[in-house]
Amino acid sequence: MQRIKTKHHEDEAADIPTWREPQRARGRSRVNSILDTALAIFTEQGFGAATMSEISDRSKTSIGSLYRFFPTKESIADALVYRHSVRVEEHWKRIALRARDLSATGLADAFVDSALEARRDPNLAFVLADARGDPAARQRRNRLAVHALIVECLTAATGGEPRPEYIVMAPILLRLLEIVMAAADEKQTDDGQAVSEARAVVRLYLAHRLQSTG
Amino acid sequence: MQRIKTKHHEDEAADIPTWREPQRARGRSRVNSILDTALAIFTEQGFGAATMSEISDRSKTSIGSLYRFFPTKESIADALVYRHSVRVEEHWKRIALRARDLSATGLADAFVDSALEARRDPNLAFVLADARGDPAARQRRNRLAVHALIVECLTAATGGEPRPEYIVMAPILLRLLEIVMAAADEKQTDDGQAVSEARAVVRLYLAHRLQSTG
Amino acid sequence: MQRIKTKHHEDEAADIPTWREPQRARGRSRVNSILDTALAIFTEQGFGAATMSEISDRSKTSIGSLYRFFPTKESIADALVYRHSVRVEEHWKRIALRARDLSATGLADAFVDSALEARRDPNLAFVLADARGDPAARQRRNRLAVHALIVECLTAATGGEPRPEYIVMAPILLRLLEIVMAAADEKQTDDGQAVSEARAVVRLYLAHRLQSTG
Amino acid sequence: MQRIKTKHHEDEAADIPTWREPQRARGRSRVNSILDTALAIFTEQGFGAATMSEISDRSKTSIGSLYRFFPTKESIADALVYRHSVRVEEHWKRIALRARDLSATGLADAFVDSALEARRDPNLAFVLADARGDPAARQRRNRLAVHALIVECLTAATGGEPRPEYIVMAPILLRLLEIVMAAADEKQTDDGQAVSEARAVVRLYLAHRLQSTG
DNA sequence: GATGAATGAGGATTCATTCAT
DNA sequence: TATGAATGAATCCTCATTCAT
Repeated sequence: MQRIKTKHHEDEAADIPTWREPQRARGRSRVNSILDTALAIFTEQGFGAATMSEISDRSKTSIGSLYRFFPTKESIADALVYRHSVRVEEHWKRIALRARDLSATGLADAFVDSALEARRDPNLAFVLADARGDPAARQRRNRLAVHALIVECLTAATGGEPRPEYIVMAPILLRLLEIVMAAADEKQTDDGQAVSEARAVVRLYLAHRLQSTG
Repeated sequence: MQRIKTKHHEDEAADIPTWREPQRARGRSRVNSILDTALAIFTEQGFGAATMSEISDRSKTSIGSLYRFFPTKESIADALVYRHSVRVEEHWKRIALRARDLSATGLADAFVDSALEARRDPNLAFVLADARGDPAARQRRNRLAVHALIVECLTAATGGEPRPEYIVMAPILLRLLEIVMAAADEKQTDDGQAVSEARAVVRLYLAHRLQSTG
Repeated sequence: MQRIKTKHHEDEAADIPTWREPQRARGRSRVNSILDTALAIFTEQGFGAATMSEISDRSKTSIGSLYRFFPTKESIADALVYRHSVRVEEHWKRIALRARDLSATGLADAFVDSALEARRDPNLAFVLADARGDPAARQRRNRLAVHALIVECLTAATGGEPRPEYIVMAPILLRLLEIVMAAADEKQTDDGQAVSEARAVVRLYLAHRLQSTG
Repeated sequence: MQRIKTKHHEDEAADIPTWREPQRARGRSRVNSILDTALAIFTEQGFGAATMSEISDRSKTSIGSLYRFFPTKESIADALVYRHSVRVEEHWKRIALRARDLSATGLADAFVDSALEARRDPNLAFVLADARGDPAARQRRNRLAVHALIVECLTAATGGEPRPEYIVMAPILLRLLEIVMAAADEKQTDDGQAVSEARAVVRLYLAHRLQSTG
């Protein structure tokens, strides 16, 4: 009867049910397949229109078991956000490792390339539009975590000196990379021109900002 | 008995019911207040979670009348997209008029300022995430219309000579301006630094691109 | 504000609203066209599924005017039953006139032929299945009236002597004629054999009964 | 997940959902009690006026369970028609077994007696007047099946020789037996005279037809 | 008198969640 | 622990009827 990952907001009752981490490997993979299915269905139909029974059907989990892992539909959204945030954080940590002493253009390319590589996950904020309540807040917090990691990358690339303007740059950079991903989605239409243009913007921005502050 | 604004897709039956334009002035203002209410509720709760009865309650329209104007929840999304696209188009036409012979920086500022000014409407694409079916397609089409208008602005600003790269620039610029609007939403947190940084990116991009091609 | 055709049951409040007889010729024909339309729609969709607005649309009567003539949907059923009963009664009166001194077979044929001739009206009892409350009762009363007229026919045909068994024969004969009409509906399938067989039954019955009692 | 009794018309998509057969005994009896309740309500109020919630209330089935078994109101009509057709067919098969070498009058009485005995089920065609779509078609098909069984009875009674006229007689006989049942409903009024008269017609018809062809 | 917009009670249906097996 | 039948609140939507114009 262990509940983990309970939320800790200042503004929320602490006992809102969240998902339950399975003990055994089989459970772990079951949970992941549920999350994959749920993400697919949320993406297709939106959070509000998705039904627990379709998630249970398509993930081949009986509705009873589904509810054992995820006591509410919102809890699936929560778990999805959490899983995503973990992946994203790992992703940025990996970049941070490689960022040391990269040139501005090199760093821009590192950012863009890994954005392109990571693109397969749909935009969760978008997909979970109406998972009422917290996912939104949670997403915001995740964003902050990512900002910190971007600051870390910038710091690493410029020789370890953290500069205050990096804090302003981080959200902008993150959004620029979202443009890159959106551009990649249109690749089929314009044969990659959009992506190169987006990449050019990132390069331009970093070149300009890192030089002018260096 | 009059149905207007029926969709015209190549790939869809032409008679999907959309919303009905009211005959009288009273109806017109009623429709607008419904749309405002619906937009608020969609924004708060997401399209899927919003209910027709809450829309009817909060807009003080009887549920029957609501359904007279908007026979389905989707039709409200459609109307919202349409209304938004009209406003956006007017907005860009106004900019295009002022764009003649503006410097790169001047044009950037014109873009940014009117983006900030227009910001009050939430991002419809986001809000209507799961209004199934066409709103998505429709949004895409609207985007194309806006791209054309941006190309027009760029053309006007650079002395009337249309250049092929403007077509690649338009979607990027539009997204950069979305960053500006998102930054403005965070004004309370960072006292406007995000907005200036975003503005700087737009200036940088236009300065770079218009120079290097001129 | 004159209301006519108000019901007079022992078991019902006397002021249930029924239909209103129009004063002018134009109104009269309007009412008839409404009734024709309503009958068609009731036949197609059943009383319960029929809607006042479809009746108003297809009869080209504004919904307001429709309600001026028929204050409830039930009142249309009532009027239909009434109109039908008048027609049926006239029909049987005509037969009664011709019945004098007809042979048993001749009378049978007269019955059958006029049943076939009158067949165009759908079976109201069937069509109005769920016009709650009175139409059913009313239909039963109409049936009794028709029974009386059949008795009259039988009496006339056998020289004016009323016989008690005619009262038993009447409902049977009426139902036999309904078989004739049903058989006629299947004409397309069996090329009229069903009708001749049904006619044979009527002849057989009358021949048997009128002989054996004469 | 198992769907049975799916319709098989030539002119219809084959996967229109009909009712679902329950797995367990408890469900089976539940379904039957739903059908009994529904039949009562349809009879009282007509198909169109009947409501799912009244069916659920009076059969003490929660509305959700009702919908698990019968996903639409029409599906209840379908199931009712099906159950009725099964019963009717069994009924006629039983008669066919007893029909061997019965006299014309004996056969007539066998027909009449079992019609009287089976009378409890209301006339479904009438009750389901406006269950749109197939129940009508289905009823017609059931009728044909019964015709075949009547032909079998006639054949058995006349020594096993099938005669072409039996095919014409069958629908007439079926309708005559419906008269018998209708007459039985009026027993309270006329103390059974109507039934005897109806029986007499059946006897007369069979005596006449079987003799004249034998 | 005619019109059709407005009303809201009421109906069919869905689906998150529970719980007996 | 796993299953899926059962539950009923809540949703979308319709339509008979009224009433302002």
